[in-house]
Amino acid sequence: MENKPTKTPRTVLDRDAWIKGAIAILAEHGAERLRVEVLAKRLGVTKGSFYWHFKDRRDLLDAVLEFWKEGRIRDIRKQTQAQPGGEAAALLHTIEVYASARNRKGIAIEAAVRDWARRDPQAVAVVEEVDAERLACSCRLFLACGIEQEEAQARSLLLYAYVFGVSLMRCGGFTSNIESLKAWIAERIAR
Amino acid sequence: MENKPTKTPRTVLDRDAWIKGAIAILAEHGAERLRVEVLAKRLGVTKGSFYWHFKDRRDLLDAVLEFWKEGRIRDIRKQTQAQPGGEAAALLHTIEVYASARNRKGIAIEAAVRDWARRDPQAVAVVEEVDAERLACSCRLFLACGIEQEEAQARSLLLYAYVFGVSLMRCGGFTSNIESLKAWIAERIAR
DNA sequence: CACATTCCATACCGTAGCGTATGGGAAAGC
DNA sequence: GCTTTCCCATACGCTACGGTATGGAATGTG
Repeated sequence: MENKPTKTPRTVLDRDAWIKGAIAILAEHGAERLRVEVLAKRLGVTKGSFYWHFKDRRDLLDAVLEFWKEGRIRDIRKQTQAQPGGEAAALLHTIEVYASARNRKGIAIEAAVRDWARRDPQAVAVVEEVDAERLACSCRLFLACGIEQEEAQARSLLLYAYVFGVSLMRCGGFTSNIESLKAWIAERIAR
Repeated sequence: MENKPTKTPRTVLDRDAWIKGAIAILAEHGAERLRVEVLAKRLGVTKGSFYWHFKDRRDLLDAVLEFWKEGRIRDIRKQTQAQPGGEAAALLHTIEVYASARNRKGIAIEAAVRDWARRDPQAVAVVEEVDAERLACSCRLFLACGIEQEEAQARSLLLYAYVFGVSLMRCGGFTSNIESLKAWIAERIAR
């Protein structure tokens, strides 16, 4: 008479599963509302599990930052590697990728981490590292395009400030041809 | 023997005092951590007072959004009004004001509201209104400089995306001459 | 089979915070 | 002086959440 047809085979998680779940919540609700018990419930376990894998909530947050940092540095290096002669195209491609609305999840995480960095020193440090790497990568491309040092730095800063800024703006009702505006801007930054 | 030398004369607040206090906390800790009891303690009263002036926490949040919106719209109209012929200077001035690090408090509030808008529909609506007004104001300036419609729109978008983006970035270790980079960028956007 | 290890559930405590109910003091109106 | 109105204090219940203590089931190991 026992009726245990599909007895859930006891969920077993590792540290990485917790971190990835945490990043999902981070993207949706921000670091402030990344709570241990809520995350546990979403993963189908209780917090008894959590405190086996992590010392405390802070331990998870640090792991999330580290995970994000390494992913972003890997990604920017991949996006900005160019064939000789293809540097200008790589720049446009980078702008396109980072400012694109189809990168929704990534943008949400990015925004959450940057907001997080407004109060958390650890997050500040990570954001600084990522920003430095990104600026260096695109600066390299500008230099390869024959642009001199200082202008290359300025364009790099403009590039990232723009892509992050545009992801914050709500310019829905501004114009109908938003895409052609963005194309004009990309040209203005890259060339 | 009674020792009540400077008996505090019973603090009395109005709605505006609560809103301004709320905005201070908003700038420091974000909307998420804007709590009724914490705010009350900072204002030297208890929440018994709060619930006399406001229906609930949401009522306060809406009032904060409304207050912020009106202030921002007044400000952008003031910043972008120019003498005939002085439109280009007004543009540079606008960039300077909004991207300047000495506008710390305002930038913090701006960032907090934009982060807030990632989850709250009311905040989204307010940010959209403010952004629309700002884009319209600077677009007007570009048009007055003799730039055609579509390019004026694109430059306006670039302008605000840049100033908001740069306020998010941590480019401390990027270069020593950050100010000259920003000057180059301002020129690139405005001319 | 006996035992240790791994991973998670349960129960519990302490704190922060929202909202309400109620009372009380001060100032204004009569 | 008495009452009304305004504004705030106090006390309470409730929920969410962080962290700990402890037990228990599953799996590996001899």
